[in-house]
Amino acid sequence: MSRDDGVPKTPPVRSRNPERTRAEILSVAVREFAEHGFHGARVERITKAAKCNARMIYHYFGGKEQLYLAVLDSVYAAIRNREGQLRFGTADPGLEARRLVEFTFDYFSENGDFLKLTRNENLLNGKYIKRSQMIRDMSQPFITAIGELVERGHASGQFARKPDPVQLYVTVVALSAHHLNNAATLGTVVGQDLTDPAWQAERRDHAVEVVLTYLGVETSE
Amino acid sequence: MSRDDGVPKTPPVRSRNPERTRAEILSVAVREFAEHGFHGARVERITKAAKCNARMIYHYFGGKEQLYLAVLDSVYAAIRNREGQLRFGTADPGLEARRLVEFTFDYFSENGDFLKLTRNENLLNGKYIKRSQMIRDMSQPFITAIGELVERGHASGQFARKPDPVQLYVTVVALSAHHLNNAATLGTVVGQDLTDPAWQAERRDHAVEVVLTYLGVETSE
DNA sequence: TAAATTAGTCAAAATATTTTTACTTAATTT
DNA sequence: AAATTAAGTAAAAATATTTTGACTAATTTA
Repeated sequence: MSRDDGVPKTPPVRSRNPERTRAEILSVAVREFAEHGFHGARVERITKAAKCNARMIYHYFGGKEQLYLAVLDSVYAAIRNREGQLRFGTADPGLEARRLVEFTFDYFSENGDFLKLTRNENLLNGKYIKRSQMIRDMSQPFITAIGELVERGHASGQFARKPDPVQLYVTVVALSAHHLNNAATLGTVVGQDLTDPAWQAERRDHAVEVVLTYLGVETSE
Repeated sequence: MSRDDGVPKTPPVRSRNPERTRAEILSVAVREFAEHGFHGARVERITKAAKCNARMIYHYFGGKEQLYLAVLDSVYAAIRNREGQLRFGTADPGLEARRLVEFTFDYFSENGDFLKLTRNENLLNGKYIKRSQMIRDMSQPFITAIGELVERGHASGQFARKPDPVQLYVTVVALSAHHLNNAATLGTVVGQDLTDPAWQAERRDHAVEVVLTYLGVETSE
């Protein structure tokens, strides 16, 4: 048998890669905080999934709180970035209104972590989002764009109503998000599986119809 | 001066009142779980607010989890009870549709803990609500009543559309709840205070208008 | 290439949180 | 009114969770 008294087991050869490690921690943390919320999230689970040591979280981010903050910033940057690509102002207002609903609906549907993170952040009363000036600034343009869309649609006579842009935006988001945010409780209450893709497809049509009907836009039959 | 060496300080005279203590713990726990969620809730804070000892939670409920379960059941029983008082089926369908939106909107607005608790329960993926057969059973009748309302409204020609009752219900709830559930993040994004009563009054009108317009009911101007 | 820096490991300390044990006494029952 | 039961207290044990200290080695820089 081999003897290696005094000699501790060979330390595994580690490749060093700061960017990769940092990015990996952040990406894993998005999932962990989305899935369990701030209080439910476990530092240990993050390190295991990121195949690194707890010490690294303190090394790269400073602690659990700061990591959470970095996570928030990163997901808001992602959605605002995609919204920016919509480039409203050129096409038919009725079509653009439809695109607004469809984009919002699909983004939430495809990027589940975003809603889960905001749901938790609201549980915390916005404790952390309030600290982020960046998020505030990034969001301004989109609301403005919706205001201009309403303006154009109404001026052209295509929209029967001229709602407050913020109310319209909140409605679009509500119709696109509530069934995802509350799939578990609502699903139990109505006795249906709201996570079923078929259910969600039906929901999408419904959301579009509600918004376009409200605006008074002809929904092509 | 009085001497009482060896004698530990006089234990305060306690009145005993099982019902009151149990009820007090439950009521305080509703607030605590609503405010902080399951993981964020602290047994110690509950005992302090209920002016009792941690031991009592184990005595009356069995533990933190069982207490949370009791809290869930109690708030669902409360809302289903109030809904039952709506007694649909007698008045004008257009008016009843309006009453449905207004009731839902107002209930959420006035009973903040309900939405906060469901928000957290959804964060936990419905782990606990799924265990409660009672909640499932209580909810059935209300969905049925909405189905009948749609049926009547459509048959009488008053509703232009005949939407799926579940979709309609989810929409009503979404329009009534989303701005409350997400006041912190949405408020930051749109740069307005969604908790302001004036804002919420505007929201109420908007929600009613969206739903009635969708149904094709004349909204009296 | 020697020195400095930074990525990374391991284990334990510090903290926070829930749960239980052991006990006291008020209320209820026999 | 003695015996029993249940409400209540205090304190500490058990557990869970985050954070830090002390160290090792890979990479970069002078």
